[in-house]
Amino acid sequence: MMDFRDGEVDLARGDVLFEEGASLSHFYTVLSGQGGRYKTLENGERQMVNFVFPGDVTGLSGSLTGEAAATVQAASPMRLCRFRKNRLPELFRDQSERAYALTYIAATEEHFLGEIIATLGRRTALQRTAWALLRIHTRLAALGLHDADGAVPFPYRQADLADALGLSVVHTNKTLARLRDLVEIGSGRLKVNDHAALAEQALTEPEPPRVRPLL
Amino acid sequence: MMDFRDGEVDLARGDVLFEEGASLSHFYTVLSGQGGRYKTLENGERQMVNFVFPGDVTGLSGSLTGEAAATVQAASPMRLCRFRKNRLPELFRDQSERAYALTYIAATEEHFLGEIIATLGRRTALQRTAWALLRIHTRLAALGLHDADGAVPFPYRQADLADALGLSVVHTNKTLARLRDLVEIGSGRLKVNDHAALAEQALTEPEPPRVRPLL
DNA sequence: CGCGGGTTTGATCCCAGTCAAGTCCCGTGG
DNA sequence: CCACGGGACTTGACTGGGATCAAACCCGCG
Repeated sequence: MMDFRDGEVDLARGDVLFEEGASLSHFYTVLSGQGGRYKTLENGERQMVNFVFPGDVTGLSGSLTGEAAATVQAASPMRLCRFRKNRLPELFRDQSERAYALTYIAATEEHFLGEIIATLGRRTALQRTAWALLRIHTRLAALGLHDADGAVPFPYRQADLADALGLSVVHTNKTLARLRDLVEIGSGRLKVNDHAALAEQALTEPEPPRVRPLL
Repeated sequence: MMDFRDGEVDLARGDVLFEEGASLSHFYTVLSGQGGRYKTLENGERQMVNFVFPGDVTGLSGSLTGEAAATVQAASPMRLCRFRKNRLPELFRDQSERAYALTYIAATEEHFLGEIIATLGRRTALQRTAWALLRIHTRLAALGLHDADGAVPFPYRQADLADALGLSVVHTNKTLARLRDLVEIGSGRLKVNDHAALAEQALTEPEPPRVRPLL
Protein backbone atom coordinates (compact mmCIF):
# COMPACT_ATOMS: atom_id res chain seq x y z
CA MET A 1 0.00 0.00 0.00
CA MET A 2 2.04 2.87 1.28
CA ASP A 3 5.40 3.41 -0.22
CA PHE A 4 8.12 4.08 2.26
CA ARG A 5 10.77 4.87 -0.23
CA ASP A 6 12.16 8.34 -0.10
CA GLY A 7 14.28 8.69 -3.16
CA GLU A 8 17.49 7.19 -4.36
CA VAL A 9 21.08 8.06 -3.70
CA ASP A 10 24.02 7.79 -6.02
CA LEU A 11 27.56 7.57 -4.75
CA ALA A 12 30.86 7.69 -6.57
CA ARG A 13 33.80 5.61 -5.48
CA GLY A 14 35.12 7.02 -2.21
CA ASP A 15 31.94 8.89 -1.28
CA VAL A 16 30.78 8.54 2.29
CA LEU A 17 27.12 7.70 2.85
CA PHE A 18 27.27 8.57 6.54
CA GLU A 19 29.91 8.82 9.23
CA GLU A 20 30.32 6.95 12.45
CA GLY A 21 28.54 8.79 15.22
CA ALA A 22 26.17 10.66 12.94
CA SER A 23 22.52 10.58 13.84
CA LEU A 24 20.66 9.19 10.89
CA SER A 25 17.32 10.29 9.62
CA HIS A 26 17.35 7.63 6.93
CA PHE A 27 18.36 4.08 6.31
CA TYR A 28 19.11 2.43 3.01
CA THR A 29 19.09 -0.67 0.89
CA VAL A 30 21.80 -1.18 -1.65
CA LEU A 31 20.55 -1.46 -5.21
CA SER A 32 23.92 -1.80 -6.89
CA GLY A 33 27.59 -1.34 -6.24
CA GLN A 34 29.76 -2.26 -3.28
CA GLY A 35 31.11 -0.49 -0.26
CA GLY A 36 32.51 -0.96 3.19
CA ARG A 37 31.46 -0.23 6.74
CA TYR A 38 34.39 1.08 8.79
CA LYS A 39 35.08 2.04 12.34
CA THR A 40 37.94 4.41 12.96
CA LEU A 41 39.92 4.05 16.18
CA GLU A 42 41.46 6.77 18.31
CA ASN A 43 44.86 6.26 16.69
CA GLY A 44 43.42 6.71 13.22
CA GLU A 45 43.52 3.09 12.15
CA ARG A 46 40.49 1.64 10.50
CA GLN A 47 38.71 -1.61 10.97
CA MET A 48 36.21 -2.66 8.37
CA VAL A 49 33.23 -4.17 10.11
CA ASN A 50 31.73 -5.70 7.02
CA PHE A 51 31.38 -5.34 3.30
CA VAL A 52 28.27 -3.76 1.91
CA PHE A 53 26.77 -5.56 -1.05
CA PRO A 54 23.64 -5.26 -3.17
CA GLY A 55 20.58 -6.31 -1.22
CA ASP A 56 22.06 -5.29 2.11
CA VAL A 57 20.30 -2.93 4.44
CA THR A 58 22.52 -0.37 6.07
CA GLY A 59 21.99 2.37 8.58
CA LEU A 60 19.08 0.62 10.22
CA SER A 61 20.77 0.15 13.55
CA GLY A 62 22.05 3.69 13.33
CA SER A 63 18.53 4.90 12.75
CA LEU A 64 17.15 2.98 15.67
CA THR A 65 19.82 3.72 18.23
CA GLY A 66 20.21 7.30 17.06
CA GLU A 67 23.87 7.00 16.25
CA ALA A 68 25.61 5.27 13.38
CA ALA A 69 28.02 2.62 14.61
CA ALA A 70 30.33 2.97 11.65
CA THR A 71 31.09 4.91 8.51
CA VAL A 72 29.77 3.61 5.22
CA GLN A 73 31.85 4.38 2.19
CA ALA A 74 31.46 3.38 -1.44
CA ALA A 75 34.20 1.25 -2.99
CA SER A 76 32.58 1.44 -6.40
CA PRO A 77 29.81 3.63 -7.76
CA MET A 78 26.72 2.74 -5.76
CA ARG A 79 23.02 3.29 -6.00
CA LEU A 80 20.90 3.05 -2.89
CA CYS A 81 17.27 3.29 -2.03
CA ARG A 82 16.52 5.58 0.87
CA PHE A 83 13.89 5.22 3.61
CA ARG A 84 12.83 7.66 6.27
CA LYS A 85 13.61 6.58 9.76
CA ASN A 86 10.63 8.29 11.31
CA ARG A 87 8.19 6.26 9.28
CA LEU A 88 9.53 3.10 10.79
CA PRO A 89 6.92 2.88 13.58
CA GLU A 90 4.31 3.29 10.91
CA LEU A 91 5.85 0.46 8.97
CA PHE A 92 5.82 -1.75 12.01
CA ARG A 93 2.20 -0.89 12.65
CA ASP A 94 0.85 -1.24 9.15
CA GLN A 95 3.06 -3.76 7.41
CA SER A 96 4.10 -6.34 9.86
CA GLU A 97 5.45 -8.71 7.21
CA ARG A 98 7.86 -6.11 6.01
CA ALA A 99 8.84 -5.26 9.54
CA TYR A 100 9.44 -8.93 10.10
CA ALA A 101 11.61 -9.09 7.01
CA LEU A 102 13.59 -6.15 8.28
CA THR A 103 14.22 -7.83 11.59
CA TYR A 104 15.15 -10.98 9.77
CA ILE A 105 17.79 -9.04 7.92
CA ALA A 106 19.14 -7.57 11.12
CA ALA A 107 19.30 -11.05 12.57
CA THR A 108 21.15 -12.39 9.57
CA GLU A 109 23.59 -9.56 9.88
CA GLU A 110 24.27 -10.57 13.43
CA HIS A 111 24.98 -14.07 12.25
CA PHE A 112 27.60 -12.79 9.85
CA LEU A 113 29.22 -10.56 12.40
CA GLY A 114 29.61 -13.54 14.68
CA GLU A 115 31.58 -15.34 12.01
CA ILE A 116 33.77 -12.34 11.49
CA ILE A 117 34.50 -12.20 15.18
CA ALA A 118 35.52 -15.83 15.20
CA THR A 119 37.74 -15.26 12.22
CA LEU A 120 39.49 -12.22 13.64
CA GLY A 121 39.91 -13.79 17.02
CA ARG A 122 41.19 -17.21 16.10
CA ARG A 123 42.38 -17.60 12.55
CA THR A 124 45.76 -17.01 10.96
CA ALA A 125 46.37 -14.53 8.19
CA LEU A 126 46.17 -17.20 5.52
CA GLN A 127 42.94 -18.62 6.87
CA ARG A 128 41.36 -15.20 7.22
CA THR A 129 42.30 -14.17 3.75
CA ALA A 130 41.13 -17.36 2.10
CA TRP A 131 37.95 -17.24 4.13
CA ALA A 132 37.18 -13.66 3.23
CA LEU A 133 37.79 -14.13 -0.48
CA LEU A 134 35.66 -17.23 -0.51
CA ARG A 135 32.84 -15.52 1.36
CA ILE A 136 32.91 -12.51 -0.89
CA HIS A 137 32.97 -14.59 -4.00
CA THR A 138 30.19 -16.86 -2.84
CA ARG A 139 27.92 -14.06 -1.76
CA LEU A 140 28.36 -12.03 -4.90
CA ALA A 141 27.99 -15.07 -7.11
CA ALA A 142 24.78 -15.96 -5.29
CA LEU A 143 23.52 -12.51 -6.21
CA GLY A 144 24.16 -13.33 -9.83
CA LEU A 145 26.96 -10.83 -10.15
CA HIS A 146 29.39 -13.23 -11.79
CA ASP A 147 30.37 -13.12 -15.41
CA ALA A 148 30.96 -16.02 -17.78
CA ASP A 149 34.22 -17.16 -16.18
CA GLY A 150 32.79 -16.86 -12.69
CA ALA A 151 34.56 -13.64 -11.80
CA VAL A 152 32.77 -11.19 -9.54
CA PRO A 153 33.24 -7.42 -9.18
CA PHE A 154 35.83 -6.57 -6.56
CA PRO A 155 36.49 -2.85 -6.29
CA TYR A 156 38.42 -3.06 -3.03
CA ARG A 157 42.08 -2.27 -2.67
CA GLN A 158 44.48 -4.40 -0.66
CA ALA A 159 44.38 -1.76 2.03
CA ASP A 160 40.63 -2.31 2.35
CA LEU A 161 41.12 -6.03 2.65
CA ALA A 162 43.79 -5.45 5.27
CA ASP A 163 41.40 -3.25 7.22
CA ALA A 164 38.77 -5.94 7.04
CA LEU A 165 41.07 -8.76 8.08
CA GLY A 166 42.81 -6.95 10.88
CA LEU A 167 46.16 -7.29 9.14
CA SER A 168 48.78 -4.85 7.89
CA VAL A 169 48.77 -4.00 4.23
CA VAL A 170 52.18 -5.56 3.79
CA HIS A 171 51.21 -8.85 5.31
CA THR A 172 47.93 -8.90 3.42
CA ASN A 173 49.89 -8.56 0.23
CA LYS A 174 52.26 -11.36 1.15
CA THR A 175 49.34 -13.58 2.06
CA LEU A 176 47.59 -12.86 -1.21
CA ALA A 177 50.80 -13.82 -2.95
CA ARG A 178 50.56 -17.27 -1.37
CA LEU A 179 47.08 -17.67 -2.79
CA ARG A 180 47.95 -16.50 -6.24
CA ASP A 181 47.27 -19.69 -8.12
CA LEU A 182 43.99 -20.24 -6.31
CA VAL A 183 42.63 -16.78 -6.87
CA GLU A 184 42.98 -14.04 -9.44
CA ILE A 185 42.47 -10.46 -8.41
CA GLY A 186 42.82 -7.70 -10.90
CA SER A 187 41.19 -4.77 -12.62
CA GLY A 188 38.30 -4.72 -10.22
CA ARG A 189 37.46 -8.39 -10.44
CA LEU A 190 37.90 -11.42 -8.25
CA LYS A 191 38.07 -14.88 -9.74
CA VAL A 192 38.35 -18.08 -7.79
CA ASN A 193 40.17 -20.77 -9.73
CA ASP A 194 40.10 -23.55 -7.22
CA HIS A 195 37.21 -23.34 -4.82
CA ALA A 196 38.07 -26.52 -2.98
CA ALA A 197 41.67 -25.59 -2.39
CA LEU A 198 40.67 -22.15 -1.19
CA ALA A 199 38.17 -23.65 1.21
CA GLU A 200 40.90 -25.90 2.47
CA GLN A 201 43.07 -22.90 3.21
CA ALA A 202 40.20 -21.30 5.01
CA LEU A 203 39.87 -24.51 6.99
CA THR A 204 36.15 -24.17 7.14
CA GLU A 205 33.30 -25.42 5.04
CA PRO A 206 31.89 -22.91 2.56
CA GLU A 207 28.49 -23.11 4.28
CA PRO A 208 25.96 -22.23 1.61
CA PRO A 209 25.66 -18.54 1.04
CA ARG A 210 22.48 -17.55 2.81
CA VAL A 211 21.04 -15.13 0.36
CA ARG A 212 19.06 -12.47 2.11
CA PRO A 213 15.52 -11.59 1.24
CA LEU A 214 15.19 -8.15 -0.24
CA LEU A 215 13.18 -5.70 1.75
CA MET B 1 -2.80 -8.10 26.18
CA MET B 2 -1.62 -11.45 24.97
CA ASP B 3 1.22 -12.96 26.85
CA PHE B 4 3.90 -14.47 24.71
CA ARG B 5 5.87 -15.95 27.51
CA ASP B 6 6.21 -19.68 27.46
CA GLY B 7 7.73 -20.56 30.78
CA GLU B 8 11.05 -20.01 32.41
CA VAL B 9 14.29 -21.88 32.20
CA ASP B 10 16.86 -22.42 34.91
CA LEU B 11 20.45 -23.24 34.11
CA ALA B 12 23.32 -24.26 36.34
CA ARG B 13 26.85 -23.13 35.69
CA GLY B 14 28.12 -24.89 32.59
CA ASP B 15 24.70 -25.79 31.23
CA VAL B 16 24.18 -25.18 27.55
CA LEU B 17 21.01 -23.35 26.53
CA PHE B 18 21.40 -24.28 22.89
CA GLU B 19 24.19 -25.33 20.56
CA GLU B 20 25.54 -23.69 17.47
CA GLY B 21 23.71 -25.01 14.44
CA ALA B 22 20.62 -26.07 16.36
CA SER B 23 17.27 -24.99 14.99
CA LEU B 24 15.53 -23.06 17.68
CA SER B 25 11.86 -23.16 18.47
CA HIS B 26 12.27 -20.56 21.20
CA PHE B 27 14.17 -17.45 22.04
CA TYR B 28 14.92 -16.02 25.45
CA THR B 29 15.49 -13.02 27.61
CA VAL B 30 17.87 -13.26 30.51
CA LEU B 31 16.27 -12.58 33.87
CA SER B 32 19.36 -13.19 35.98
CA GLY B 33 22.81 -14.68 35.80
CA GLN B 34 25.51 -14.45 33.19
CA GLY B 35 26.71 -16.58 30.32
CA GLY B 36 28.64 -16.58 27.10
CA ARG B 37 27.89 -17.02 23.44
CA TYR B 38 30.56 -19.16 21.74
CA LYS B 39 31.42 -20.33 18.33
CA THR B 40 33.55 -23.43 18.02
CA LEU B 41 35.96 -23.71 15.11
CA GLU B 42 36.93 -26.78 13.17
CA ASN B 43 40.07 -27.23 15.23
CA GLY B 44 38.13 -27.19 18.46
CA GLU B 45 39.11 -23.72 19.58
CA ARG B 46 36.40 -21.47 20.86
CA GLN B 47 35.72 -17.84 20.24
CA MET B 48 33.31 -16.09 22.51
CA VAL B 49 31.14 -13.82 20.41
CA ASN B 50 29.73 -11.86 23.31
CA PHE B 51 28.81 -12.04 26.93
CA VAL B 52 25.21 -12.66 27.88
CA PHE B 53 23.91 -10.46 30.66
CA PRO B 54 20.56 -9.84 32.34
CA GLY B 55 18.21 -7.99 30.04
CA ASP B 56 19.78 -9.44 26.91
CA VAL B 57 17.74 -11.25 24.30
CA THR B 58 19.36 -14.34 22.91
CA GLY B 59 18.42 -16.86 20.28
CA LEU B 60 16.36 -14.39 18.32
CA SER B 61 18.52 -14.47 15.25
CA GLY B 62 18.72 -18.22 15.56
CA SER B 63 14.96 -18.39 15.66
CA LEU B 64 14.56 -16.22 12.62
CA THR B 65 17.23 -17.73 10.43
CA GLY B 66 16.43 -21.25 11.56
CA GLU B 67 19.89 -21.97 12.86
CA ALA B 68 21.67 -20.76 15.97
CA ALA B 69 24.85 -18.92 15.12
CA ALA B 70 26.56 -19.86 18.34
CA THR B 71 26.32 -21.88 21.50
CA VAL B 72 25.00 -20.20 24.62
CA GLN B 73 26.35 -21.51 27.88
CA ALA B 74 25.78 -20.38 31.45
CA ALA B 75 28.78 -19.09 33.38
CA SER B 76 26.74 -18.77 36.55
CA PRO B 77 23.30 -20.04 37.47
CA MET B 78 20.87 -18.35 35.11
CA ARG B 79 17.18 -17.82 34.86
CA LEU B 80 15.66 -17.03 31.51
CA CYS B 81 12.25 -16.25 30.16
CA ARG B 82 11.27 -18.29 27.14
CA PHE B 83 9.25 -17.23 24.11
CA ARG B 84 7.89 -19.30 21.26
CA LYS B 85 9.42 -18.56 17.95
CA ASN B 86 6.31 -19.38 15.98
CA ARG B 87 4.29 -16.71 17.70
CA LEU B 88 6.66 -14.08 16.43
CA PRO B 89 4.61 -13.19 13.34
CA GLU B 90 1.65 -12.78 15.64
CA LEU B 91 3.67 -10.46 17.83
CA PHE B 92 4.66 -8.40 14.84
CA ARG B 93 1.07 -8.20 13.73
CA ASP B 94 -0.60 -7.41 17.03
CA GLN B 95 1.98 -5.61 19.09
CA SER B 96 4.03 -3.48 16.85
CA GLU B 97 5.65 -1.53 19.68
CA ARG B 98 7.05 -4.68 21.13
CA ALA B 99 8.20 -5.83 17.75
CA TYR B 100 9.88 -2.49 17.34
CA ALA B 101 11.58 -2.90 20.71
CA LEU B 102 12.79 -6.32 19.64
CA THR B 103 14.29 -4.94 16.49
CA TYR B 104 15.84 -2.17 18.48
CA ILE B 105 17.55 -4.73 20.63
CA ALA B 106 18.83 -6.59 17.61
CA ALA B 107 20.18 -3.32 16.26
CA THR B 108 21.92 -2.50 19.52
CA GLU B 109 23.47 -5.92 19.48
CA GLU B 110 24.86 -5.21 16.06
CA HIS B 111 26.38 -2.02 17.40
CA PHE B 112 28.18 -3.94 20.11
CA LEU B 113 29.43 -6.59 17.76
CA GLY B 114 30.95 -3.89 15.61
CA GLU B 115 32.98 -2.67 18.55
CA ILE B 116 34.12 -6.16 19.30
CA ILE B 117 35.28 -6.58 15.73
CA ALA B 118 37.27 -3.38 15.91
CA THR B 119 38.83 -4.51 19.16
CA LEU B 120 39.80 -7.94 17.93
CA GLY B 121 41.09 -6.63 14.66
CA ARG B 122 43.16 -3.70 15.79
CA ARG B 123 43.94 -3.60 19.46
CA THR B 124 46.77 -5.09 21.48
CA ALA B 125 46.29 -7.61 24.26
CA LEU B 126 46.51 -4.93 26.94
CA GLN B 127 44.02 -2.69 25.22
CA ARG B 128 41.59 -5.51 24.60
CA THR B 129 41.73 -6.72 28.15
CA ALA B 130 41.30 -3.29 29.70
CA TRP B 131 38.53 -2.53 27.26
CA ALA B 132 36.66 -5.73 27.99
CA LEU B 133 36.88 -5.40 31.75
CA LEU B 134 35.74 -1.82 31.56
CA ARG B 135 32.81 -2.70 29.31
CA ILE B 136 31.74 -5.57 31.48
CA HIS B 137 31.96 -3.54 34.62
CA THR B 138 30.12 -0.58 33.17
CA ARG B 139 27.30 -2.64 31.75
CA LEU B 140 26.74 -4.68 34.86
CA ALA B 141 26.95 -1.62 37.07
CA ALA B 142 24.40 0.11 34.86
CA LEU B 143 22.11 -2.82 35.53
CA GLY B 144 22.48 -2.16 39.22
CA LEU B 145 24.38 -5.37 39.85
CA HIS B 146 27.16 -3.73 41.84
CA ASP B 147 27.58 -4.07 45.56
CA ALA B 148 28.65 -1.42 48.06
CA ASP B 149 32.29 -1.28 46.92
CA GLY B 150 31.31 -1.19 43.28
CA ALA B 151 32.20 -4.79 42.53
CA VAL B 152 30.08 -6.68 39.99
CA PRO B 153 29.51 -10.42 39.62
CA PHE B 154 32.09 -12.02 37.35
CA PRO B 155 31.70 -15.79 37.06
CA TYR B 156 34.02 -16.17 34.10
CA ARG B 157 37.34 -17.98 34.18
CA GLN B 158 40.46 -16.64 32.57
CA ALA B 159 39.97 -19.18 29.83
CA ASP B 160 36.61 -17.58 29.04
CA LEU B 161 38.16 -14.17 28.89
CA ALA B 162 40.88 -15.52 26.63
CA ASP B 163 38.24 -16.99 24.34
CA ALA B 164 36.49 -13.64 24.24
CA LEU B 165 39.61 -11.62 23.57
CA GLY B 166 41.11 -13.91 20.98
CA LEU B 167 44.18 -14.53 23.15
CA SER B 168 45.78 -17.57 24.68
CA VAL B 169 45.05 -18.32 28.32
CA VAL B 170 48.66 -17.77 29.22
CA HIS B 171 48.87 -14.40 27.65
CA THR B 172 45.53 -13.36 29.10
CA ASN B 173 46.89 -14.16 32.51
CA LYS B 174 50.06 -12.18 31.94
CA THR B 175 48.05 -9.24 30.71
CA LEU B 176 45.75 -9.38 33.71
CA ALA B 177 48.84 -9.34 35.88
CA ARG B 178 49.80 -6.01 34.34
CA LEU B 179 46.42 -4.61 35.32
CA ARG B 180 46.45 -5.93 38.82
CA ASP B 181 46.46 -2.64 40.68
CA LEU B 182 43.75 -1.22 38.46
CA VAL B 183 41.40 -4.14 38.75
CA GLU B 184 40.64 -6.83 41.28
CA ILE B 185 39.26 -10.15 40.11
CA GLY B 186 38.48 -12.87 42.56
CA SER B 187 35.85 -15.17 44.00
CA GLY B 188 33.43 -14.45 41.23
CA ARG B 189 33.61 -10.68 41.43
CA LEU B 190 35.19 -7.93 39.40
CA LYS B 191 36.13 -4.64 40.97
CA VAL B 192 37.57 -1.68 39.14
CA ASN B 193 39.81 0.42 41.38
CA ASP B 194 40.85 3.07 38.93
CA HIS B 195 38.37 3.67 36.17
CA ALA B 196 40.34 6.44 34.54
CA ALA B 197 43.58 4.52 34.39
CA LEU B 198 41.81 1.49 32.98
CA ALA B 199 40.17 3.60 30.33
CA GLU B 200 43.55 4.96 29.45
CA GLN B 201 44.86 1.47 28.94
CA ALA B 202 41.91 0.71 26.75
CA LEU B 203 42.79 3.83 24.77
CA THR B 204 39.18 4.57 24.17
CA GLU B 205 36.55 6.53 25.99
CA PRO B 206 34.16 4.49 28.11
CA GLU B 207 31.27 5.71 25.98
CA PRO B 208 28.21 5.67 28.25
CA PRO B 209 26.85 2.22 28.68
CA ARG B 210 23.80 2.20 26.51
CA VAL B 211 21.39 0.29 28.68
CA ARG B 212 18.98 -1.68 26.64
CA PRO B 213 15.25 -1.47 27.01
CA LEU B 214 13.75 -4.67 28.32
CA LEU B 215 11.39 -6.40 26.02
C1' DC C 1 46.48 -36.91 51.82
C1' DG C 2 46.05 -36.89 47.05
C1' DC C 3 43.69 -35.25 43.14
C1' DG C 4 42.08 -32.01 39.59
C1' DG C 5 40.81 -27.46 37.86
C1' DG C 6 42.22 -23.08 37.69
C1' DT C 7 46.06 -19.72 38.00
C1' DT C 8 50.89 -18.12 37.67
C1' DT C 9 55.49 -17.76 35.83
C1' DG C 10 59.53 -18.66 32.85
C1' DA C 11 61.82 -19.97 28.33
C1' DT C 12 61.59 -20.28 23.62
C1' DC C 13 59.60 -19.78 19.00
C1' DC C 14 57.25 -17.85 15.15
C1' DC C 15 53.65 -15.12 12.82
C1' DA C 16 52.71 -10.81 11.57
C1' DG C 17 54.03 -5.78 12.20
C1' DT C 18 57.20 -2.17 10.86
C1' DC C 19 60.63 0.02 8.07
C1' DA C 20 62.54 0.74 3.77
C1' DA C 21 63.06 0.20 -1.13
C1' DG C 22 61.63 -0.70 -5.22
C1' DT C 23 58.26 -1.74 -9.30
C1' DC C 24 54.20 -1.17 -12.06
C1' DC C 25 50.70 1.47 -13.99
C1' DC C 26 48.29 5.25 -15.42
C1' DG C 27 47.12 10.08 -16.02
C1' DT C 28 48.95 14.77 -16.86
C1' DG C 29 51.57 18.14 -18.91
C1' DG C 30 55.60 19.81 -21.40
C1' DC D 1 55.96 11.32 -27.62
C1' DC D 2 58.16 11.10 -23.56
C1' DA D 3 59.12 12.71 -18.74
C1' DC D 4 57.23 13.14 -14.48
C1' DG D 5 54.52 12.09 -10.37
C1' DG D 6 51.60 9.71 -7.50
C1' DG D 7 48.94 5.74 -6.05
C1' DA D 8 48.72 0.95 -5.56
C1' DC D 9 51.22 -3.20 -5.32
C1' DT D 10 55.67 -6.06 -4.17
C1' DT D 11 59.53 -7.67 -1.86
C1' DG D 12 63.22 -8.05 1.61
C1' DA D 13 65.32 -7.38 6.34
C1' DC D 14 64.50 -6.88 10.92
C1' DT D 15 61.68 -6.72 15.24
C1' DG D 16 58.41 -7.81 18.63
C1' DG D 17 53.99 -9.32 20.68
C1' DG D 18 51.72 -13.13 21.67
C1' DA D 19 51.63 -18.40 21.06
C1' DT D 20 53.39 -22.58 22.74
C1' DC D 21 55.61 -25.62 25.91
C1' DA D 22 56.59 -26.82 30.45
C1' DA D 23 56.51 -26.43 35.45
C1' DA D 24 55.05 -25.14 39.47
C1' DC D 25 51.49 -23.31 42.74
C1' DC D 26 47.12 -22.85 45.04
C1' DC D 27 43.22 -24.14 46.60
C1' DG D 28 38.69 -26.81 47.63
C1' DC D 29 37.13 -31.48 47.94
C1' DG D 30 36.54 -36.45 48.40
